[in-house]
Amino acid sequence: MSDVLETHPITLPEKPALEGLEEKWNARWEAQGTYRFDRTHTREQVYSIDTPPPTVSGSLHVGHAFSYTHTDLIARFQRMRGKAVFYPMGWDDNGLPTERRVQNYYGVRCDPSLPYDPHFQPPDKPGKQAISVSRPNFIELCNRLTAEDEKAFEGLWRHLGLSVDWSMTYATISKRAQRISQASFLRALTRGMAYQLEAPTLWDVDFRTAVAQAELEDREQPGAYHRIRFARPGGDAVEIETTRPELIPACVALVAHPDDERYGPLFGTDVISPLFGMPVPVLAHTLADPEKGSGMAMICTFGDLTDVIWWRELALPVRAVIMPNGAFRTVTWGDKGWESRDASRAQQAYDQLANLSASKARTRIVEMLRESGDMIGEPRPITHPVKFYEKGDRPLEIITSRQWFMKTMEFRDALIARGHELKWHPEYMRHRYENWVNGLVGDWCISRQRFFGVPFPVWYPVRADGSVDHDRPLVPEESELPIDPSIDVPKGYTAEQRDVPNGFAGDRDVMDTWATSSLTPQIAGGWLEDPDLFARVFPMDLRPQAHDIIRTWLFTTVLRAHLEHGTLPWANAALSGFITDPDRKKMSKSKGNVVTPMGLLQEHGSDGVRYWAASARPGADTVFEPGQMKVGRRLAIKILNAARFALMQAEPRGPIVEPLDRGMLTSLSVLVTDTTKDLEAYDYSRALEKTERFFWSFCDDYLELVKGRRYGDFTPEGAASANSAMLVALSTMLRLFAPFLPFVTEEVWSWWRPGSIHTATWPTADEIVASIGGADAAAAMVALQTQQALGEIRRVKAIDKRATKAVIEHAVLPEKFEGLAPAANDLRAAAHIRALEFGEVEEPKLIFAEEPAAADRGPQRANLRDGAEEPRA
RNA sequence: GGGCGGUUAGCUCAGUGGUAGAGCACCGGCUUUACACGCCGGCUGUCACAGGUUCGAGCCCUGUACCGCCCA
Repeated sequence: MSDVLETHPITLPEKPALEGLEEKWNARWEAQGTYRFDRTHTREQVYSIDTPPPTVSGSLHVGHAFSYTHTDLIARFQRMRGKAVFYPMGWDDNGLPTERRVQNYYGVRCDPSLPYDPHFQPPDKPGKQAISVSRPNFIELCNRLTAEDEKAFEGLWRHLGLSVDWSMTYATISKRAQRISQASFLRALTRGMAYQLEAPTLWDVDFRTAVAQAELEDREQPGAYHRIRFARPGGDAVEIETTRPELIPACVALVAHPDDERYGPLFGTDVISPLFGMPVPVLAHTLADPEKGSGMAMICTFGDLTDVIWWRELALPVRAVIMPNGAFRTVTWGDKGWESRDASRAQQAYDQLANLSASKARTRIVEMLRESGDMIGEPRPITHPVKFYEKGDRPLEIITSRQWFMKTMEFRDALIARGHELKWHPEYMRHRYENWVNGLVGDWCISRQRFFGVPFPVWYPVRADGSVDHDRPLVPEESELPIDPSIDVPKGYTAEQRDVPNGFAGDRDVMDTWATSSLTPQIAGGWLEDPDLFARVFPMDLRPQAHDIIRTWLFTTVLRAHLEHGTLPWANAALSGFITDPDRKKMSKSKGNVVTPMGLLQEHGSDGVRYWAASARPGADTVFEPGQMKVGRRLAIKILNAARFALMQAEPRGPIVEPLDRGMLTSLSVLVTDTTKDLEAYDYSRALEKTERFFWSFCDDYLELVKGRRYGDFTPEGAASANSAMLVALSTMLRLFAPFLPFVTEEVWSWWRPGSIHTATWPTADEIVASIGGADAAAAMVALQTQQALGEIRRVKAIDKRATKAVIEHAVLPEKFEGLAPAANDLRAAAHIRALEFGEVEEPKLIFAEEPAAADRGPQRANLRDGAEEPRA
């Protein structure tokens, strides 16, 4: 900064404009490596950011531009503060959204039983019938399409001005990511943190895959309570109420609260299920709600998550009727586990349900119950929350299957403690996290019966009888990773032994996408492959993300780092809000109210869009408002013009001696201190607001007051003071704006300063104060009073409907403004006042001259304005 | 049902115990030698409601209502 006042060549454009700045500067930043991470720095000198990679499953919307801008503001601030900023971008191309997009885009369907066809080409247009392709072919298509999508995404991010180091870009389906994901899994397996279990699991019958608690959502659905009679040998029937009568064949017990006096005598006795004649016990459990229905509930395997709890805690048998595709399986009544007082009647009834979906089976069984007289009254319609997979269309079922789990329950306390260790911005977001951790009901199911994902790096021995021995998994060495057990062969076996007795079988599942996405700090930081890099960036400084993915992304990432490294993955979490439409509804693809960002960037300029994003308080949901983008664009234009004014005649220069100049710079030094604190606390919107307010007042008041002196109306020393002060102020304000408006600030910086503003040093109060030889509080008072007096005079003029340039022959200002006397010449020049005095008046008393201001201009000024444009005719 | 956030000008929002603010919109004025994509000015309030603490509350406390998000 010390050289700001030295003579640099100044090159001003004819007519400054914002158009084209994005292309111009992106090209130079790329060519000059402006945002390249410098890995020679130590951990203390590094600021590392773990950006959640966006899903490349279609188009971005303006919410992405919003929250990624917030990250970039911090990145740019830290870079200017001298940190080596580690800011890579990734693509989360792994997983179901990509599968769905590929299916629709190419009109294909994955059939894992088919062999690989090396010559397969998808049709130009998807046909009516989906073409079945092998899993390797399907994955090739996934890779092909995501590669195209990623190009488009990168282009958009660059246009927005994200200061990402694009040389470090990663993808969650890449070999690197797979290697890290598999290695982390194997390490967890070795330490007993990962395990597999045949257990009831939440299941989507359309996608035919298990899903985790984090992927659930409740949806209000119409349903009905059916009051059903269970016969009791030698006694009155027992009535239960259920919303899922179709599960009566899967009933394993009835249950009531242990304190429910109505049922006390029944506990321990058997009742007989209607239609199927199956004896089931009546049991007691505190989770049964006496207020609900008759107080007696039916336990099925499995109707809902409470059934799972009852089944586990009451040690009940499994009697499953729903298959992975959602249809009722066939059952032979009378067989073991399917005992019936009347097996042929049970069979006759059940055969009418077999192969039906749950909803069709419900309709059918209600008819049968009506006929048999086991349903009391009519179904009572209700609306109730039903669990869905967040991407699914039909209610989840609970199906027993073999799945891999990651332990979470036993670490709940430790994870809460990690939540306290993490610094949240804003602080209250921690509650979301704690709420989630406290509400966990089971370990994390990480198996997915899907195709485009990271496979489990595991095989199993096949016994002599052809059955698979899941209890003795075969695992590869870490150095062999990544592997695909459907292609690769475990040590000690040959390819011919796949799926044959005494051979081996590969695990067919892939991992939950979060099992890989939760490792982005490790993937980006080069864990296991670049220990030197990893030590310089991990644990990272910042995880920026939106608050809706605290339960998924933030939580799982904290979990993995805790299990693998015994640390937090990052020191800070900065949460962005949502973008809502004008009706305050969350903007999302499924609601169809999304706005895509490219048009906005072109219309308002990237700086304009960034201004809108940066204006939003951290964490606050924000209305999509192009009006704010227009304001940002105007601010950028104002910066161009104000800079042009400051630089168009930047000679002579000299000591900053005028009180107005010294006062302005003293105030500016306070602004720098304040906004630096704000940014350190991740409060970018506050910093922007303060900088903007200062800048606008600088333009409208300070520049107007100083204009005459600067043009040489007084002394050369006065002009030199003004010029030098303007340069210091411009250099400072440009840098304060640089994180927010990277394009316009870089443009202006390039007119007269060397290098990129984005690698320039963040301004300090000290450097500004040094330019005036020490803070000057007295001058700050002079400047403030002068500014206020100018405002008063303007007000009186406006009310009096006088022209701005109307000359005031004689002005009397209230005595409270006497302090401005040292800057009286500046005020007189700006307000066109010939004689100025102070007196006992409430508001300025102005006597106007007859002649227009033009006549008041000295001829000498024109000589000092060489090179400036002629005034308009 | 639980958790969290919000409710301030027509709109979008700031306001961190001491005289209610900004931008936009609206109205009036200014063809000012950086910028008309500009400048100056004006209008605009039951700070959701009810209690309480305090010399003093938009701000702190209690409760209520409504909106939103997250979770059941």
